[in-house]
Amino acid sequence: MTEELEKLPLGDIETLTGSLAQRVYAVLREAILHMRCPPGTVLRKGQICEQLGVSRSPVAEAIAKLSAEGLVDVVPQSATRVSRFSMSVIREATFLREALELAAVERVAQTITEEQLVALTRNLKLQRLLVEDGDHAGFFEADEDFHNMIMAFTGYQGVTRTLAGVSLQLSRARILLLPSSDRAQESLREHEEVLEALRRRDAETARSAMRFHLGQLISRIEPLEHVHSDFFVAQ
Amino acid sequence: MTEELEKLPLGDIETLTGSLAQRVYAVLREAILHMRCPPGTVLRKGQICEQLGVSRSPVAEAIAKLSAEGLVDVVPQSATRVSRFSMSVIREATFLREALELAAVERVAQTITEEQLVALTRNLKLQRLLVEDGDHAGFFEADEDFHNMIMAFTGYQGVTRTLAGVSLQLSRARILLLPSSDRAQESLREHEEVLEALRRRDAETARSAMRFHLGQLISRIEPLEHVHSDFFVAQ
DNA sequence: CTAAACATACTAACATGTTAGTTGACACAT
DNA sequence: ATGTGTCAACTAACATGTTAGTATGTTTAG
Repeated sequence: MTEELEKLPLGDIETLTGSLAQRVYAVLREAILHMRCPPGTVLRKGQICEQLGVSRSPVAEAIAKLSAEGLVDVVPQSATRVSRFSMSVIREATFLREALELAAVERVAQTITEEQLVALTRNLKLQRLLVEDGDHAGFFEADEDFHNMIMAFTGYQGVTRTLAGVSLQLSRARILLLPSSDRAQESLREHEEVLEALRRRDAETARSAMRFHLGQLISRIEPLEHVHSDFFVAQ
Repeated sequence: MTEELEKLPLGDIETLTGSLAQRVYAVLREAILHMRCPPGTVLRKGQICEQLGVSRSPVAEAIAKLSAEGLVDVVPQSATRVSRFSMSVIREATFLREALELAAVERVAQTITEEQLVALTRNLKLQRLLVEDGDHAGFFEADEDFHNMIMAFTGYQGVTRTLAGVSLQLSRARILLLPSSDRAQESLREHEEVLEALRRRDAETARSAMRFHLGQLISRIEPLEHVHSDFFVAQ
C-alpha cells in the first residue's frame, strides 16, 4: 500500500489580497463552490496549513466562517467535511432567493434609469452571443451578472451580498447543471421578458416574469438528487 | 487621575453551553443587542479574555463572527468597536425584512392549519393583555414571537434564522424605541388584521396588511438619527 | 465467533508566545 | 502657533505549544 498523500485542489494564496485568514477563506470557498472539493471531502487543518504555508490560526478562522455559511460541517474534536447538499436546504434557499429577487425587481421597475436599461440590454446582447457560440460557462456568468445587476439597481449595496449568502448552496448545485445546459435558449428568452417589463416600468409583470424564470431552476435541480446521490445527504 | 478600569457589562459565561467560542460570542452579542455596550464602545481582546477567564483564541473567533454580522467594526492591527447605526444599512435591512416577511405571509396564507391559527390567536390574546398592563418589554417579545411564528409556519427551518441575521441591526435599533412605546395599541390592531386575512386564507390581503404594518417601523426609526446622533455614523 | 473494553493515534479546541502594523504623544523645525 | 517627523506603547494578527475529545483497531471475555 503506497501512502497516497492526496493534495487538495486549492488555488494559490499568493494572488490574493487581504489578511491571511481572508485569503485562506477565499481559496477554500472557491474550491468548494466550484466542486473541486466535492461534498464529503475531508478537510484537515494540518494539511491545509502545510499546503498553503500558513499556521493554524488563519485556517481556523476561515473554517469557522465557512461553517457559519453551511459550506462545511465541523464534527467537534474530530473532522471537518465539505457539506453535502440537502434538498430541504435547497428548497429553502429557493424560497429566500425568490423572495429577494421578486422584491428587487418590483422596486427596480419603479426606479430604473435609462442608463440601467442600456446596461441590461447590453448584457442580454452578450447572452445571445454566448448562446449562439454554445459557450455554457460564459452564459452561466452572464446570467449571474444579469441577476446581480438588478439587485444592484435597488440601490442597496448589501442586498446583492445577502442574496449571495442566502443562495450559496443554490449556486453550488447549479454547477452540476452546467454540462446539460440546453436550457440557455429558454433562459435567455425569460430574461428578455423581464427586461421588457422593466422597460415599460411594469412592476407586476416584471415580478411574474421573474417568478416564472426562477421557478424553472428548482425543477431542474430536483432530479439531481438521484443522479448525484453521493453528493446529497441521506434522507 | 485614578486609573479607571471600566469593566464591560458582560453576562456570565458559565450559564451557557457549547464551545467556549460560542459562549463568548453569545455573551458579546447579547450585550451589544441590548445596548449595554452602546455603539462606539471599544472592545479589547485582552480585557475580554481577562474578564471572562478565557484565552484569546475563542475571543478571536467570536469577534470574527460578530464582524461578519456587522455588529462590530475591526480596525486592523488597532481596535475593535461596537458598530454604530447607519441609516442606509437600516433602510437596507428594512427592505430585506419586508421581502422575506411578505413572501412568508403569502405562502403561509395558502398552507396554514387550524392548530397554527389557534397558536397565533393565543399569541394575540397575550399581546392584548400585555398592552392593557402597559408591559412594553413583554409586548416587544410577544410581537417578535408573532412574526417568528409566521416565519416558522413556512415550514422552512432556516428562514427564521436568516431573517434574524438580516434584521439584526433593525432589532438593535428597535430597542431604542422601547421607552416611547405608545404604538403597541396600533401595532396590535395591525397584527389582528394580518391574522384575520390568514383566517380567510387571503394571501393578497395578508400581504398588504403585513406590508402596511412593517412600513410603520422605519418611519419611527428615522427620527432617532437626530435624537441619538452619537449612535449613528457621521453621514 | 461475537461483542465489549481498552489502548492508541489523530483531530479540533484552547492557551500562549511572537510579530508587525497603527495610533497618539512629544519634540523639533518652520 | 502650527505642521511634521520620530518614537514608544498598544493592539490585532499570526505562529506554535498543549489539552481533551473522538474514532478506530486490537485484544480479550463471553
